[in-house]
Amino acid sequence: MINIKESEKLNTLNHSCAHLLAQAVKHLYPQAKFWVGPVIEDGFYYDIDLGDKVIKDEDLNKIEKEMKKIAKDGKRIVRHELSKKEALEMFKDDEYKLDLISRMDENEQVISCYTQGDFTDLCRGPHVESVKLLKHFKLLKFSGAYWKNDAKNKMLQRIYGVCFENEEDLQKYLEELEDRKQRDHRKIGKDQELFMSHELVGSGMPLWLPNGAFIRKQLENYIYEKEQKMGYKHVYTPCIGTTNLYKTSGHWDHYKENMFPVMKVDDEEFVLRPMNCPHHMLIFKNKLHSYRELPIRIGEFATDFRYEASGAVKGLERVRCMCQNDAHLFVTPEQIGKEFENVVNLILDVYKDFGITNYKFRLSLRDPKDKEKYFDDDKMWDVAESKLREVLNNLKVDYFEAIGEAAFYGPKLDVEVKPAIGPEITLSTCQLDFLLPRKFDLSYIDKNGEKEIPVVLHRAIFGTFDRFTAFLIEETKGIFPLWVTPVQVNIIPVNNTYHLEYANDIYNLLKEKNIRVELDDRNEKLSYKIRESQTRKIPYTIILGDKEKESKNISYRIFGKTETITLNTDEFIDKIIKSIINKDIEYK
RNA sequence: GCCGAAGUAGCUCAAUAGAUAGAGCAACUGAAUCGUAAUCAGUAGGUUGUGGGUUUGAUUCCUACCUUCGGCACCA
Repeated sequence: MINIKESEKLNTLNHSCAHLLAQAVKHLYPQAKFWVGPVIEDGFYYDIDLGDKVIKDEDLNKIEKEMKKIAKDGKRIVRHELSKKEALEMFKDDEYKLDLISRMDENEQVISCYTQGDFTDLCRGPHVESVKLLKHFKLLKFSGAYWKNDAKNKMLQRIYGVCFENEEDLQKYLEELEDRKQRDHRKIGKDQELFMSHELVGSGMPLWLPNGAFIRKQLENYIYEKEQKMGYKHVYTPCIGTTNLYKTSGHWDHYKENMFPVMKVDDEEFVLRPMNCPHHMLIFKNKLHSYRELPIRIGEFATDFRYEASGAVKGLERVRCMCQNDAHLFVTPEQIGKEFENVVNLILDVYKDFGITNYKFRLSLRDPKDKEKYFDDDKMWDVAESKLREVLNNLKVDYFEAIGEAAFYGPKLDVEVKPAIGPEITLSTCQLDFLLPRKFDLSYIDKNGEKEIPVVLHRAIFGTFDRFTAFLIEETKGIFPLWVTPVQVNIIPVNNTYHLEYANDIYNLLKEKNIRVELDDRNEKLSYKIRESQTRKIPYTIILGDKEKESKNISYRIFGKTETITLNTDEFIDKIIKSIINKDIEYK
């Protein structure tokens, strides 16, 4: 664990390294103008306007070399302070710095700069005393990045790097990067034949291979059973709807750009559905409901289509055809708290079953200033947001608040996780919605015989099966829990002539107990088959030879371990079945 | 969508300063029957992502598109 003091030290180092990067860039490309160079979770970056120059792979090496050279010269890093007026004068030819200075707080009359040799940059600091202390750094990647994070602005060039106190830490970090590549779900998905894609099918349209499909089916069965126990009613609805359906819901205005284009048939217009809320609203509306029936929980494993930007598509994580673990809960205003709590508890429960511990709860709120995106009803938002906050506080779960992350119709709780490569993604979500019930004119009859508008909770525990599978692959490194994995036991007879019959007996015995077992009866060496059994990450490999045949036992080894355990067959079966029922995370 | 990179056998990769491509693994055939991570030999496998152009000749150069990768933006 890194303590706060050490992490501050590391931040200072990285921030100073960002300045070193800028100085080196300025040496090599004098036309360079600099925007900002902040420290991020992994290292730092700097956003730079290089005019017509475009950074290439080989430039990164050149810049890094120049950085080393400057660092070796060992200039001191000196802080000095200017008045706002002086600063405006000093940077009068630099529109980026002028922009920064002009946006500074009115009260902030003193502006600090840091100078190292021939390079001065506007900065609050702190910095290390000398560039000499910057030794163990590496530039990692570069890309375009919109000025002020706004796609309407011009694109600057961003260079990423990391800096550490010693070489060992740097090497450790680089190894970790390599490690992350190894557990990337796209790599494991290929290696273990979980899913594939084909350009003829289209970008973001994965094909689930038998192994991947098996895992997904396990997830479906698992959550279906849980939802049924909690009183959910599951439905099937079409993957296509009229555009009027989405105009009614309001999704059309917000998301038509990200839907597959309209299909015209006779006089009607259809789209592939991007979400299932409207269908479920209409199912609720199918008959008159009493307050006694509420909450009504409509669930569906629903395939949706979204035309995700080409640059956003990624493995199973961000796709254009996905299957949501969706449900809409129709509740009275008094039931919001309890139902929301049930959903949070279900999420916690599921994550525990899968051994997922690295996640963060995010309370996603509206940006009150953004009247365009968010439905304009301050009172509704205040009620909704404080309701969610209240439940989270009562449950005593850790969460953070994020302004501007809400859906257009309401605030939500999102569960954020970090994939092997790339930025954080949302796995589970639970959204509070006062709006759609109004748009669809939903109602129930309350105690007094009056019509009331229900409140809707949208929720997806796995999010989409696609994305959850992607995350599960990366969390487990492809070593799936016993109850999930497609093949649980692999039987290898030492010798096909003498041991195959006994191996077959054991195979049939396990098969009868619904254990997912394979028998490897190829004419190959034992060590060859064991190797393959290990690379396929099969949890248990049973080896049967003379010893086992005579004693009527089995010998097995557990994935990832080398020792051999000999056991009575019934004991082995009991053990495995128990482990499956318990949903053990590790193989024992 | 934007900035940048890449696409060669099922997989991982090599090669060519422009003269139609090789290896390992996998597959197939045969031999070996071998007790805990790769037995040996042989066979087959490619319109070098797709279309267009330059050229006597293009996998290599140009161009458009498709797909993938690293970021940015987006994410109901």
